[in-house]
Amino acid sequence: MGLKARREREREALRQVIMDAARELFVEEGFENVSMRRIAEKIEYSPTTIYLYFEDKLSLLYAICQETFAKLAKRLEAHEREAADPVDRLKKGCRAYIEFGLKHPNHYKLTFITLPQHPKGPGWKLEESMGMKAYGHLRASVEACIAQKVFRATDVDAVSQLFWAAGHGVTSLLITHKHFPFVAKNQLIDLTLDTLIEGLQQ
Amino acid sequence: MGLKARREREREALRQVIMDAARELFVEEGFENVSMRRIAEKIEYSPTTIYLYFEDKLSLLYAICQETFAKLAKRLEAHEREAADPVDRLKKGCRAYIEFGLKHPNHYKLTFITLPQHPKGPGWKLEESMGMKAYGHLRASVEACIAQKVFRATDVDAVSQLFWAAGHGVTSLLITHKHFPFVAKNQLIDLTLDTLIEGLQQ
DNA sequence: ATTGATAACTTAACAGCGTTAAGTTGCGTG
DNA sequence: CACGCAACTTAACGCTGTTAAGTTATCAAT
Repeated sequence: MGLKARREREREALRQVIMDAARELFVEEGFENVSMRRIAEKIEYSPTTIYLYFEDKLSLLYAICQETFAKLAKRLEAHEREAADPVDRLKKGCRAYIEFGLKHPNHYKLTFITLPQHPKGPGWKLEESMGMKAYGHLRASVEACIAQKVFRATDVDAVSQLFWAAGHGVTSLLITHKHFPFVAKNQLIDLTLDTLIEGLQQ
Repeated sequence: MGLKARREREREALRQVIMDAARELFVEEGFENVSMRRIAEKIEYSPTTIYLYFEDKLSLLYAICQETFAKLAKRLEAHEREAADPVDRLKKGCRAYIEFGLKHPNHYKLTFITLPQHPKGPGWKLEESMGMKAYGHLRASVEACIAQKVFRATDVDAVSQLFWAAGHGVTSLLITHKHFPFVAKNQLIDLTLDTLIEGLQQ
Protein backbone atom coordinates (compact mmCIF):
# COMPACT_ATOMS: atom_id res chain seq x y z
CA MET A 1 0.00 0.00 0.00
CA GLY A 2 0.92 3.69 -0.04
CA LEU A 3 2.10 3.53 3.51
CA LYS A 4 5.71 2.94 2.77
CA ALA A 5 5.62 5.57 0.07
CA ARG A 6 4.15 8.12 2.43
CA ARG A 7 6.80 7.45 5.03
CA GLU A 8 9.44 7.82 2.40
CA ARG A 9 7.93 11.14 1.38
CA GLU A 10 7.83 12.36 4.96
CA ARG A 11 11.41 11.32 5.47
CA GLU A 12 12.48 13.22 2.38
CA ALA A 13 10.50 16.24 3.55
CA LEU A 14 12.27 16.42 6.90
CA ARG A 15 15.58 15.94 5.15
CA GLN A 16 14.77 18.97 3.06
CA VAL A 17 13.69 20.96 6.10
CA ILE A 18 17.05 20.26 7.71
CA MET A 19 18.91 21.30 4.58
CA ASP A 20 16.92 24.51 4.23
CA ALA A 21 17.51 25.51 7.82
CA ALA A 22 21.19 24.63 7.64
CA ARG A 23 21.71 26.47 4.36
CA GLU A 24 20.12 29.60 5.73
CA LEU A 25 22.36 29.55 8.78
CA PHE A 26 25.52 28.63 6.88
CA VAL A 27 25.04 31.35 4.32
CA GLU A 28 24.22 33.90 6.99
CA GLU A 29 26.94 33.15 9.47
CA GLY A 30 29.42 30.81 7.86
CA PHE A 31 29.86 27.08 8.17
CA GLU A 32 32.23 27.16 11.13
CA ASN A 33 30.06 29.50 13.15
CA VAL A 34 26.94 27.35 13.03
CA SER A 35 26.60 24.38 15.34
CA MET A 36 24.48 21.31 14.87
CA ARG A 37 22.62 22.30 18.01
CA ARG A 38 21.63 25.63 16.49
CA ILE A 39 20.34 23.96 13.35
CA ALA A 40 18.37 21.52 15.47
CA GLU A 41 16.94 24.34 17.55
CA LYS A 42 15.82 26.16 14.42
CA ILE A 43 13.83 23.20 13.17
CA GLU A 44 12.69 22.24 16.68
CA TYR A 45 14.21 18.79 16.74
CA SER A 46 16.89 17.33 18.91
CA PRO A 47 20.44 17.65 17.56
CA THR A 48 20.85 13.93 17.12
CA THR A 49 17.91 13.73 14.75
CA ILE A 50 20.05 15.40 12.11
CA TYR A 51 22.41 12.44 12.30
CA LEU A 52 19.58 10.17 11.20
CA TYR A 53 19.53 12.06 7.91
CA PHE A 54 23.15 13.07 7.40
CA GLU A 55 26.28 11.24 8.37
CA ASP A 56 27.91 14.31 9.87
CA LYS A 57 28.12 18.06 9.58
CA LEU A 58 30.33 18.01 6.52
CA SER A 59 28.01 15.65 4.67
CA LEU A 60 25.16 18.02 5.38
CA LEU A 61 27.09 20.85 3.84
CA TYR A 62 28.04 18.70 0.86
CA ALA A 63 24.40 17.92 0.22
CA ILE A 64 23.58 21.62 0.33
CA CYS A 65 26.39 22.42 -2.06
CA GLN A 66 25.20 19.78 -4.49
CA GLU A 67 21.88 21.57 -4.64
CA THR A 68 23.46 24.95 -5.02
CA PHE A 69 25.80 23.88 -7.75
CA ALA A 70 23.08 22.14 -9.65
CA LYS A 71 21.52 25.59 -9.72
CA LEU A 72 24.74 27.04 -11.10
CA ALA A 73 24.92 24.48 -13.86
CA LYS A 74 21.33 25.27 -14.80
CA ARG A 75 22.03 28.97 -14.86
CA LEU A 76 25.03 28.45 -17.09
CA GLU A 77 22.94 26.38 -19.46
CA ALA A 78 20.39 29.18 -19.63
CA HIS A 79 23.09 31.71 -20.47
CA GLU A 80 24.36 29.35 -23.11
CA ARG A 81 21.06 29.40 -24.94
CA GLU A 82 20.54 33.14 -24.61
CA ALA A 83 23.58 34.43 -26.43
CA ALA A 84 24.24 33.41 -29.99
CA ASP A 85 27.61 35.12 -30.34
CA PRO A 86 30.21 32.83 -28.77
CA VAL A 87 32.28 35.65 -27.29
CA ASP A 88 29.21 37.17 -25.74
CA ARG A 89 28.20 33.76 -24.45
CA LEU A 90 31.60 33.21 -22.90
CA LYS A 91 31.52 36.59 -21.24
CA LYS A 92 28.02 36.13 -19.88
CA GLY A 93 28.90 32.68 -18.62
CA CYS A 94 31.94 33.95 -16.75
CA ARG A 95 29.93 36.79 -15.31
CA ALA A 96 27.28 34.38 -14.12
CA TYR A 97 29.95 32.22 -12.52
CA ILE A 98 31.53 35.13 -10.66
CA GLU A 99 28.24 36.58 -9.54
CA PHE A 100 27.12 33.20 -8.37
CA GLY A 101 30.22 32.94 -6.20
CA LEU A 102 29.71 36.39 -4.76
CA LYS A 103 26.09 35.59 -4.01
CA HIS A 104 26.87 32.29 -2.29
CA PRO A 105 30.28 32.96 -0.78
CA ASN A 106 30.14 30.14 1.71
CA HIS A 107 29.25 27.53 -0.85
CA TYR A 108 31.85 28.87 -3.18
CA LYS A 109 34.45 28.82 -0.44
CA LEU A 110 33.74 25.24 0.36
CA THR A 111 33.80 23.80 -3.11
CA PHE A 112 36.35 25.97 -4.88
CA ILE A 113 38.56 27.60 -2.28
CA THR A 114 39.04 25.24 0.62
CA LEU A 115 38.06 21.68 -0.14
CA PRO A 116 38.04 20.10 3.28
CA GLN A 117 38.96 16.48 2.97
CA HIS A 118 36.30 14.26 4.33
CA PRO A 119 38.20 11.91 6.62
CA LYS A 120 36.16 8.86 5.66
CA GLY A 121 34.40 7.21 2.83
CA PRO A 122 34.43 7.55 -0.95
CA GLY A 123 35.55 11.14 -0.84
CA TRP A 124 34.38 14.32 -2.35
CA LYS A 125 32.64 13.77 -5.64
CA LEU A 126 31.15 17.20 -6.18
CA GLU A 127 34.10 18.26 -8.23
CA GLU A 128 33.71 15.31 -10.49
CA SER A 129 30.03 15.85 -10.99
CA MET A 130 28.72 19.38 -10.71
CA GLY A 131 32.07 21.12 -10.96
CA MET A 132 33.09 19.16 -14.02
CA LYS A 133 29.77 19.89 -15.60
CA ALA A 134 30.29 23.60 -15.05
CA TYR A 135 33.76 23.38 -16.56
CA GLY A 136 32.22 21.61 -19.54
CA HIS A 137 30.00 24.61 -20.23
CA LEU A 138 32.93 26.97 -20.07
CA ARG A 139 34.95 24.73 -22.36
CA ALA A 140 32.16 24.57 -24.93
CA SER A 141 31.99 28.36 -25.13
CA VAL A 142 35.73 28.64 -25.56
CA GLU A 143 35.69 25.94 -28.20
CA ALA A 144 33.10 27.90 -30.16
CA CYS A 145 35.25 31.03 -30.01
CA ILE A 146 38.25 29.13 -31.29
CA ALA A 147 36.23 27.35 -33.98
CA GLN A 148 35.02 30.69 -35.29
CA LYS A 149 38.61 31.90 -35.31
CA VAL A 150 37.98 34.92 -33.15
CA PHE A 151 40.71 33.77 -30.78
CA ARG A 152 44.35 33.58 -31.63
CA ALA A 153 45.18 30.71 -29.30
CA THR A 154 44.15 27.21 -30.27
CA ASP A 155 44.50 25.19 -27.09
CA VAL A 156 40.92 24.94 -25.90
CA ASP A 157 41.82 23.68 -22.45
CA ALA A 158 44.53 26.24 -21.85
CA VAL A 159 42.18 29.09 -22.72
CA SER A 160 39.33 27.57 -20.72
CA GLN A 161 41.54 27.25 -17.70
CA LEU A 162 42.74 30.78 -18.21
CA PHE A 163 39.18 32.03 -17.94
CA TRP A 164 38.47 29.80 -15.01
CA ALA A 165 41.60 30.96 -13.22
CA ALA A 166 40.83 34.62 -13.80
CA GLY A 167 37.20 34.23 -12.79
CA HIS A 168 38.13 32.22 -9.77
CA GLY A 169 40.80 34.74 -8.85
CA VAL A 170 38.42 37.67 -8.91
CA THR A 171 35.73 35.78 -7.07
CA SER A 172 37.85 34.32 -4.31
CA LEU A 173 39.79 37.53 -3.77
CA LEU A 174 36.59 39.49 -3.34
CA ILE A 175 35.21 36.85 -1.02
CA THR A 176 38.17 36.17 1.25
CA HIS A 177 39.73 39.64 1.45
CA LYS A 178 36.59 41.57 2.24
CA HIS A 179 38.44 44.41 3.89
CA PHE A 180 40.89 45.11 1.11
CA PRO A 181 40.21 48.42 -0.69
CA PHE A 182 39.18 46.92 -3.99
CA VAL A 183 37.86 49.05 -6.80
CA ALA A 184 34.18 48.59 -7.59
CA LYS A 185 33.33 44.93 -8.07
CA ASN A 186 31.77 45.42 -11.47
CA GLN A 187 34.68 47.48 -12.67
CA LEU A 188 37.10 44.72 -11.74
CA ILE A 189 34.96 42.01 -13.30
CA ASP A 190 34.47 43.96 -16.53
CA LEU A 191 38.13 44.84 -16.79
CA THR A 192 39.09 41.21 -16.26
CA LEU A 193 36.81 39.77 -18.91
CA ASP A 194 37.38 42.57 -21.42
CA THR A 195 41.14 42.38 -21.06
CA LEU A 196 41.21 38.63 -21.50
CA ILE A 197 39.05 38.71 -24.59
CA GLU A 198 40.91 41.64 -26.05
CA GLY A 199 44.19 39.86 -25.44
CA LEU A 200 42.99 36.67 -27.07
CA GLN A 201 41.33 38.11 -30.15
CA GLN A 202 43.38 38.13 -33.26
CA MET B 1 71.43 47.05 33.66
CA GLY B 2 70.94 44.98 30.53
CA LEU B 3 68.56 42.91 32.58
CA LYS B 4 65.45 44.41 31.16
CA ALA B 5 66.87 44.09 27.67
CA ARG B 6 67.71 40.43 28.22
CA ARG B 7 64.23 39.68 29.50
CA GLU B 8 62.80 41.44 26.51
CA ARG B 9 64.99 39.32 24.27
CA GLU B 10 63.94 36.12 26.01
CA ARG B 11 60.32 37.10 25.72
CA GLU B 12 60.74 37.70 22.02
CA ALA B 13 62.52 34.37 21.68
CA LEU B 14 59.67 32.40 23.21
CA ARG B 15 57.23 34.31 21.07
CA GLN B 16 59.17 33.15 18.06
CA VAL B 17 59.27 29.58 19.33
CA ILE B 18 55.50 29.61 19.61
CA MET B 19 55.11 31.01 16.12
CA ASP B 20 57.50 28.46 14.63
CA ALA B 21 55.73 25.54 16.28
CA ALA B 22 52.34 26.85 15.31
CA ARG B 23 53.32 27.51 11.73
CA GLU B 24 54.72 24.05 11.35
CA LEU B 25 51.53 22.48 12.66
CA PHE B 26 49.23 24.80 10.72
CA VAL B 27 51.08 24.16 7.49
CA GLU B 28 51.11 20.44 8.09
CA GLU B 29 47.56 19.87 9.23
CA GLY B 30 45.59 23.02 8.62
CA PHE B 31 44.56 25.80 10.98
CA GLU B 32 41.27 24.24 12.07
CA ASN B 33 42.80 20.88 12.85
CA VAL B 34 45.43 22.20 15.24
CA SER B 35 44.45 23.05 18.78
CA MET B 36 46.15 25.44 21.15
CA ARG B 37 46.78 22.47 23.40
CA ARG B 38 48.70 20.68 20.66
CA ILE B 39 50.85 23.71 19.99
CA ALA B 40 51.54 24.01 23.70
CA GLU B 41 52.44 20.35 23.92
CA LYS B 42 54.89 20.72 21.06
CA ILE B 43 56.79 23.50 22.77
CA GLU B 44 56.39 21.89 26.20
CA TYR B 45 54.52 24.75 27.81
CA SER B 46 51.05 24.93 29.22
CA PRO B 47 48.33 26.03 26.76
CA THR B 48 47.64 29.23 28.63
CA THR B 49 51.19 30.42 28.20
CA ILE B 50 50.45 31.08 24.55
CA TYR B 51 47.82 33.57 25.64
CA LEU B 52 50.53 35.61 27.35
CA TYR B 53 52.05 36.19 23.91
CA PHE B 54 49.05 36.23 21.60
CA GLU B 55 45.56 37.50 22.21
CA ASP B 56 43.91 34.44 20.75
CA LYS B 57 44.36 31.71 18.15
CA LEU B 58 43.53 33.94 15.21
CA SER B 59 46.00 36.58 16.32
CA LEU B 60 48.66 33.91 16.35
CA LEU B 61 47.75 32.96 12.81
CA TYR B 62 47.82 36.58 11.75
CA ALA B 63 51.29 37.06 13.17
CA ILE B 64 52.50 34.06 11.19
CA CYS B 65 50.95 35.42 8.04
CA GLN B 66 52.72 38.72 8.59
CA GLU B 67 56.02 36.89 8.47
CA THR B 68 55.07 35.15 5.25
CA PHE B 69 54.02 38.42 3.65
CA ALA B 70 57.36 39.91 4.63
CA LYS B 71 59.24 37.10 2.89
CA LEU B 72 57.18 37.56 -0.25
CA ALA B 73 57.70 41.31 -0.21
CA LYS B 74 61.45 40.82 -0.03
CA ARG B 75 61.44 38.47 -2.95
CA LEU B 76 59.35 40.90 -4.99
CA GLU B 77 61.82 43.67 -4.23
CA ALA B 78 64.65 41.56 -5.53
CA HIS B 79 62.81 40.85 -8.77
CA GLU B 80 61.97 44.50 -9.07
CA ARG B 81 65.59 45.54 -9.22
CA GLU B 82 66.43 43.01 -11.91
CA ALA B 83 64.25 44.25 -14.74
CA ALA B 84 64.40 47.78 -16.13
CA ASP B 85 61.52 47.58 -18.60
CA PRO B 86 58.27 48.11 -16.67
CA VAL B 87 56.30 45.51 -18.57
CA ASP B 88 59.05 42.99 -18.06
CA ARG B 89 59.24 43.95 -14.40
CA LEU B 90 55.52 43.51 -13.98
CA LYS B 91 55.65 40.12 -15.64
CA LYS B 92 58.59 38.97 -13.57
CA GLY B 93 56.93 40.18 -10.40
CA CYS B 94 53.75 38.27 -11.15
CA ARG B 95 55.77 35.21 -12.02
CA ALA B 96 57.64 35.47 -8.74
CA TYR B 97 54.36 35.76 -6.87
CA ILE B 98 52.90 32.70 -8.54
CA GLU B 99 56.03 30.65 -8.13
CA PHE B 100 56.24 31.65 -4.49
CA GLY B 101 52.78 30.24 -4.04
CA LEU B 102 53.54 27.05 -5.92
CA LYS B 103 56.78 26.54 -4.03
CA HIS B 104 55.21 27.14 -0.61
CA PRO B 105 51.69 25.94 -1.20
CA ASN B 106 50.89 25.58 2.46
CA HIS B 107 52.08 29.05 3.34
CA TYR B 108 50.19 30.42 0.42
CA LYS B 109 47.06 28.60 1.44
CA LEU B 110 47.42 29.90 4.94
CA THR B 111 47.92 33.52 4.03
CA PHE B 112 45.87 33.97 0.88
CA ILE B 113 43.31 31.22 0.75
CA THR B 114 42.26 30.03 4.18
CA LEU B 115 42.78 33.24 6.10
CA PRO B 116 39.59 33.60 8.12
CA GLN B 117 37.96 36.82 9.17
CA HIS B 118 38.77 38.05 12.62
CA PRO B 119 35.54 38.45 14.57
CA LYS B 120 36.91 41.22 16.81
CA GLY B 121 36.02 43.88 14.31
CA PRO B 122 37.42 45.66 11.30
CA GLY B 123 40.44 47.15 13.02
CA TRP B 124 42.40 44.02 12.33
CA LYS B 125 43.25 44.36 8.70
CA LEU B 126 46.27 42.31 7.82
CA GLU B 127 46.19 44.05 4.50
CA GLU B 128 47.23 47.33 6.02
CA SER B 129 50.76 46.26 6.77
CA MET B 130 52.71 43.53 5.01
CA GLY B 131 50.09 42.60 2.48
CA MET B 132 49.77 46.23 1.53
CA LYS B 133 53.50 46.41 1.04
CA ALA B 134 53.43 43.49 -1.38
CA TYR B 135 50.50 45.05 -3.17
CA GLY B 136 52.48 48.29 -3.28
CA HIS B 137 55.21 46.63 -5.32
CA LEU B 138 52.72 45.33 -7.81
CA ARG B 139 51.05 48.70 -7.97
CA ALA B 140 54.33 50.47 -8.63
CA SER B 141 55.06 48.25 -11.61
CA VAL B 142 51.61 48.83 -13.03
CA GLU B 143 51.94 52.55 -12.46
CA ALA B 144 55.16 52.59 -14.45
CA CYS B 145 53.48 50.78 -17.33
CA ILE B 146 50.66 53.28 -17.35
CA ALA B 147 53.01 56.25 -17.01
CA GLN B 148 54.95 55.08 -20.05
CA LYS B 149 51.66 54.80 -21.90
CA VAL B 150 52.12 51.19 -22.87
CA PHE B 151 48.76 50.37 -21.25
CA ARG B 152 45.45 51.58 -22.52
CA ALA B 153 43.71 51.59 -19.13
CA THR B 154 44.46 54.37 -16.67
CA ASP B 155 43.09 53.16 -13.37
CA VAL B 156 46.23 51.94 -11.62
CA ASP B 157 44.36 50.13 -8.86
CA ALA B 158 41.95 48.37 -11.18
CA VAL B 159 44.79 47.06 -13.34
CA SER B 160 46.86 46.09 -10.30
CA GLN B 161 43.97 44.16 -8.86
CA LEU B 162 43.38 42.55 -12.21
CA PHE B 163 46.91 41.16 -12.16
CA TRP B 164 46.60 40.13 -8.54
CA ALA B 165 43.31 38.37 -9.22
CA ALA B 166 44.65 36.54 -12.25
CA GLY B 167 47.85 35.54 -10.46
CA HIS B 168 45.97 34.45 -7.40
CA GLY B 169 43.50 32.55 -9.52
CA VAL B 170 46.18 30.55 -11.30
CA THR B 171 48.10 29.91 -8.11
CA SER B 172 45.21 28.85 -5.93
CA LEU B 173 43.64 26.73 -8.63
CA LEU B 174 46.87 24.85 -9.20
CA ILE B 175 47.36 24.42 -5.48
CA THR B 176 43.92 23.37 -4.34
CA HIS B 177 42.75 21.33 -7.34
CA LYS B 178 45.82 19.20 -7.75
CA HIS B 179 44.02 16.32 -9.42
CA PHE B 180 42.26 18.42 -12.06
CA PRO B 181 43.63 17.81 -15.58
CA PHE B 182 45.30 21.17 -15.99
CA VAL B 183 47.55 21.92 -18.93
CA ALA B 184 51.22 22.37 -18.10
CA LYS B 185 51.75 24.87 -15.30
CA ASN B 186 54.12 27.07 -17.22
CA GLN B 187 51.85 27.10 -20.22
CA LEU B 188 48.96 28.34 -18.11
CA ILE B 189 51.08 30.95 -16.35
CA ASP B 190 52.56 32.25 -19.58
CA LEU B 191 49.22 32.36 -21.32
CA THR B 192 47.72 34.25 -18.41
CA LEU B 193 50.38 36.94 -18.22
CA ASP B 194 50.79 37.29 -21.97
CA THR B 195 47.07 37.55 -22.56
CA LEU B 196 46.64 40.18 -19.88
CA ILE B 197 49.48 42.31 -21.16
CA GLU B 198 48.40 41.89 -24.76
CA GLY B 199 44.87 42.88 -23.81
CA LEU B 200 46.04 45.97 -21.95
CA GLN B 201 48.57 47.30 -24.45
CA GLN B 202 47.34 49.98 -26.76
C1' DA C 1 -6.66 -7.88 20.96
C1' DT C 2 -2.16 -8.70 22.35
C1' DT C 3 2.44 -9.15 21.15
C1' DG C 4 6.52 -7.96 18.92
C1' DA C 5 9.24 -5.69 15.72
C1' DT C 6 10.69 -1.48 13.65
C1' DA C 7 11.35 3.11 12.77
C1' DA C 8 11.62 7.89 14.60
C1' DC C 9 13.17 10.57 17.89
C1' DT C 10 15.31 12.09 22.51
C1' DT C 11 18.35 12.07 26.67
C1' DA C 12 22.71 11.78 28.48
C1' DA C 13 27.19 11.53 27.91
C1' DC C 14 32.18 11.67 25.94
C1' DA C 15 36.19 13.80 24.48
C1' DG C 16 37.92 17.76 22.86
C1' DC C 17 37.84 22.78 21.85
C1' DG C 18 39.15 28.14 22.83
C1' DT C 19 39.51 30.82 26.55
C1' DT C 20 39.72 32.87 31.42
C1' DA C 21 40.23 33.35 36.61
C1' DA C 22 42.83 32.17 40.11
C1' DG C 23 46.88 30.29 42.00
C1' DT C 24 51.92 29.17 42.16
C1' DT C 25 56.68 29.78 41.53
C1' DG C 26 61.10 32.09 41.15
C1' DC C 27 63.88 36.04 40.82
C1' DG C 28 65.78 41.17 41.25
C1' DT C 29 65.34 44.97 44.21
C1' DG C 30 64.39 47.54 48.58
C1' DC D 1 64.83 38.82 54.66
C1' DA D 2 60.64 40.49 52.58
C1' DC D 3 58.27 42.58 48.84
C1' DG D 4 56.65 42.93 44.19
C1' DC D 5 56.41 41.54 39.83
C1' DA D 6 56.74 38.64 35.92
C1' DA D 7 56.32 34.07 34.05
C1' DC D 8 53.96 30.21 34.10
C1' DT D 9 50.42 26.54 35.53
C1' DT D 10 46.03 24.41 37.34
C1' DA D 11 41.36 24.15 37.12
C1' DA D 12 37.39 25.33 35.25
C1' DC D 13 33.48 27.25 32.02
C1' DG D 14 30.67 26.82 28.21
C1' DC D 15 30.98 25.49 23.95
C1' DT D 16 31.63 21.86 19.97
C1' DG D 17 30.68 17.31 16.90
C1' DT D 18 29.33 12.94 17.72
C1' DT D 19 27.67 8.38 19.78
C1' DA D 20 25.32 4.90 22.89
C1' DA D 21 21.45 3.95 25.06
C1' DG D 22 16.72 4.70 25.99
C1' DT D 23 11.86 6.08 24.83
C1' DT D 24 7.78 6.24 22.22
C1' DA D 25 4.52 5.40 18.56
C1' DT D 26 2.89 2.76 14.83
C1' DC D 27 2.16 -1.16 11.88
C1' DA D 28 2.06 -6.67 11.08
C1' DA D 29 1.18 -10.96 12.67
C1' DT D 30 -0.67 -14.12 15.83
